[in-house]
Amino acid sequence: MYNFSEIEAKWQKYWEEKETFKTDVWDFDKPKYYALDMFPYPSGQGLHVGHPEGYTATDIVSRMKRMQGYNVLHPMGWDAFGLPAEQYAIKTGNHPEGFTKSNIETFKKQLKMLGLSFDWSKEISTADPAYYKWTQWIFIELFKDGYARLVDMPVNWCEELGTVLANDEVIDGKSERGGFPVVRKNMKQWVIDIPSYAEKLLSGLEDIDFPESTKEIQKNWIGKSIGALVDFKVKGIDEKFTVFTTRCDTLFGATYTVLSPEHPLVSKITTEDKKEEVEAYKEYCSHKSDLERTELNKEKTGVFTGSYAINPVNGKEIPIWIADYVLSSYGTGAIMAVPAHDERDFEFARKFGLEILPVLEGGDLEKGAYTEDGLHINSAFLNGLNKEEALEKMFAWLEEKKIGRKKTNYRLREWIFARQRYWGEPIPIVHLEDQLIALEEKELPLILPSLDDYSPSKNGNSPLEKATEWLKVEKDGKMGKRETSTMPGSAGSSWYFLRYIDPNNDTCLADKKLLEHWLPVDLYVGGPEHAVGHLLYSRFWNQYLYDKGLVPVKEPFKKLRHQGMILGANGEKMSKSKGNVVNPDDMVKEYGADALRVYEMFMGPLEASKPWDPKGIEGSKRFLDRVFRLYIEETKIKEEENKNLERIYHQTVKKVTEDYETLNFNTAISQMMIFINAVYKEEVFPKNYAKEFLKLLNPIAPHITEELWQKLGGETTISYEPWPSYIEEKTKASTYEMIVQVNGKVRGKMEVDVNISIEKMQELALSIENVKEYIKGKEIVKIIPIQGKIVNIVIK
RNA sequence: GCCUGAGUGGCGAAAUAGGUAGACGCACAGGACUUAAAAUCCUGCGGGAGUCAAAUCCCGUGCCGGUUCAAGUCCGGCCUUAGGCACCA
Repeated sequence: MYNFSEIEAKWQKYWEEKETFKTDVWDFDKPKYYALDMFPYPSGQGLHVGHPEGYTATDIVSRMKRMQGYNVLHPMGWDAFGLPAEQYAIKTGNHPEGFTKSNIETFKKQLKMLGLSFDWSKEISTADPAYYKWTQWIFIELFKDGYARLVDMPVNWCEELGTVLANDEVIDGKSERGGFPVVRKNMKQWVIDIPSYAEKLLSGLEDIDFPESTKEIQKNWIGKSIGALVDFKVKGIDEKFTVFTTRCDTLFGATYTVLSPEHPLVSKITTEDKKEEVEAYKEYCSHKSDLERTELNKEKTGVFTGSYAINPVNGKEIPIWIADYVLSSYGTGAIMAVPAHDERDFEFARKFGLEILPVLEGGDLEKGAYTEDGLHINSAFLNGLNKEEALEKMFAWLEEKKIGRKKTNYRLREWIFARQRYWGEPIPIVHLEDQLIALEEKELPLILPSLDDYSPSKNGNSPLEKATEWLKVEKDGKMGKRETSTMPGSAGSSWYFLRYIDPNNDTCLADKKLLEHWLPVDLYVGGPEHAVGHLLYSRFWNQYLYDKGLVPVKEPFKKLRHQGMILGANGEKMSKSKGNVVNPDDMVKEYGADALRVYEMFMGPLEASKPWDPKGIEGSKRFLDRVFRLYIEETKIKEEENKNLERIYHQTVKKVTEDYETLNFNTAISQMMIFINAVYKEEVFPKNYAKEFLKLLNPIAPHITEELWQKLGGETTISYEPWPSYIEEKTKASTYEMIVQVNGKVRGKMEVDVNISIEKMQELALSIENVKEYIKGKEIVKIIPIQGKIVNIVIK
C-alpha cells in the first residue's frame, strides 16, 4: 500500500510551483498539439464522476504528446453564465458574480486534485468582462454584416422562466431546464441568421473527424431538401401562391392544395360563405401550442376556403384548404397535396373525402399512400418514366413555362439570440428612435450593471429594465435606450477555444499569428448532448470569422470524441433521488486520484455508457499497489537484460502508444497489466524497462509515476522525458501456436517456428495424432494453410 | 413512423483486410502465509458430457436464414435496447 494522499499532494504542489504545464504559445519550434475539453458550467453541485472521464482522456493524450516532443496547449475555463446563478441572485439579492466565483474556486480545487495537467495561466471565464468584451465585439460584427437582426417572430416563450428559449432548449414542448411549459408567442427578437450558413455547415462535416452519429444528428438538424417551387393561380381572381415540393414529378396527382392557417393569402381567397368557418379555424390554431400540435398529430384538421387553384400542368381546378399540418415556418407555407403518394395528404384526403389520383404504378390505395418509386401513369408527358427521369423532365418543363424553379430548403431555423435574463452578456446595441446603433469597440465591454433586485421585470421584460441610469445613453446628441436582453449561454461558449490561445489580449480576439499556429483544435472531448447546440453554433461562429479572415481554419475541431455517461451501479442514471451518486472527492480520498483515473479509463470504451462498479476501482488501486511494490523492493530492479520480458515489453510500448493515440485507454491499461504480471512472474525487473514503463503509465497515473521516477533517480519531472520507442521486430515471437482444423473445427495445436513454409505447416499438421484420428479413412478434399496462423483440412 | 449506434460468461469487457471466442479486470471457489483476520501470493473459473485427474467430445457471441474450407466479424430478414428527429411537403 502506498501513501497516495501524501504523494499526490506533493506532486500537485510541485507542478504548480514549477509551472510544469505552462505552455509558451509563442514557441513555434516544436510541433503543436491542442487538446481541448468542453468547459464546465460551474454549478453549485461541484464535479460529478462524469467530469473526470472526459478530462482524463484529453489529459492522457496531452501528457503523451508532451513526451513525444509536442508543444501542448491544454487549457481549462468556465462557461460561467447560467440560470442557477441567476436564480440564486433573485433569491438572495446578491450579485450572481460572487456565487459564480466561489463555485469556480470549488471546481478548480477539485480539478487540481485529479492531477489534470491544465495550464491554468490560460484560464478564462465567459462572465469575465475582459472575455465578454470580445463576445460582444463578435456580435457587433454579426450585426453590421446583417447576420444579427431584431425581428418580430413567433418564439418559444416560457412563462415560468420568464424568457424565450432556443429550439434546442425546448424538449417535448417543455423547457430543457426545469421542464416548464413553453408556448408560441410573437415577440421582437434578436436572431442570428445561421440558416444562411446551412450549406457550409453541412459540407464542412465531410472534412472533420466527428463520430458518425453526431454528424448524422447535425445533418438531420440542418435538414437539407432539394425540390421545386411551383406557382398556382387562384381561380377567378388575380392572385397566385407558391408551393414547395420535393416531388414535382407527381404534380399530375395534385388534387387539392393546402395553405397554412397563417398564410397571408387566406383572408383574400376565402369565400363569403366560408368566412366564419375559416376564421374560427384560424382562431383555434393560434391557441394551440407546439405541444398540443404534436400531441394532436394523430388526427388531421382543416377547412375548405371555398376557392380553387389551377393545377399548372393540366389546368384542373382543385380546392384550396387550410390546415395546420402545413407549417408556416417551412418552405412557402403552402403545399400541393398528392394524396396517392404522400401519407399525410392521404390521411387528410380520406378524412375530408377529397380525390385521390394515382400517378405512379404499384401500391395499393386501399391500404395507404404509395411513397416508393414507380413508373408514372396519368401524367401526360411523364408517363412511363421513373422518379429520377420524371423529376428532371418536370424541372425543365416548369422552368421553360416559367411557373416553377429548383429550390433547396433547410430545416435549420434562425438562432434566437436574446434572453430576458440578467446573468448573460449585455447586447451592445442602443435603440435610438427607430434606429439600432451598435456600440463602438472603444465602448466595450458593456458591463452588466448591479441591481437591487434581479427578478424579471413586468411583462416578461429583462431585469435590466430596472437599471434606469444604465439604460440611458447619448448617441449623436440624442438620448437613446440600451437593449436590455442578454445573450444566451451558447454565445460565450461558441468561441472560447480561440481565446485560450491568447487569453489576455486586449486589442483583438487573439493574435492572428497565434491562431494560425494553434488552430485547429486537434482533439476535442465532451458529452454527446452538445451534438447540435454548442457543436453547431461554435462551428458557425468559426466559419463566419473564417469568412471575415479573422480565423485561419474553416472547421475549428479536427477530431471530436464523446465520453459516455457513467451510470449508477444498478445501470440507471445517477441521481440524488436514487441515492446512487458517486462523488469523485470521496473516491480521491479513499483510493487516490491515480486509481480513480485508471478505473474510469479501464471501465470500457470512452464513448460507451458504463455502470459504476464500486469494486472495480479497488481493482485499479490494486494494480497501482502492485506497480508500486515492484519499485520499492530493491531486489527486483536490476541492471540486467531479461530475454523473457523483451518481447512483451516491446509489445506493450507499441500497444500503449497506439491505444493512447486512438483513445482506447481500456485496452492500453490491460496491456500494462499483462506486462506487470509478467514482471512478477520473472521476479526480476530490468532497470531500463522499469524506467520506460513509468513513462507509459504516467499519462494515466501521473502522481505515482512521478514519485517512482524520482525513486529511480530522476531529478525533475517525468513529464518531458522522451516517450519510449519499440522495435517492431522485437514485438514478434520466434514461434507460434499453429492451429489445425478439420472441417473448420480445431483438432490440434502445435508450437512451430514462425518462418516455416506452408508446405511444412501442412506436413506437421498431418502428423498430429488427434488430427490423424479424424482423417483416418476419409478422403482429403483440400488443405488450406494460412501462413503463420492456421491449417484447415477439408475431408469428405 | 424515420435516421444512427449497440446486443458476447455471474458482471465491466477483449478479439473485425473472416482464421484458437471470452485477453485484462471484478465477483466467486480452493490453497499458501498468519494464533487469527486484513493485506499479499498461487490455482481454478462459459454451459454440458467424460475422467481419480486428464485426454477428448458436444453446445455457445440477440433470433431465423445465407455466403465460405472457415462467420462474433460479411449478406438478407426479424427482435430488443439506447440516442436523435418528428406533420419539414
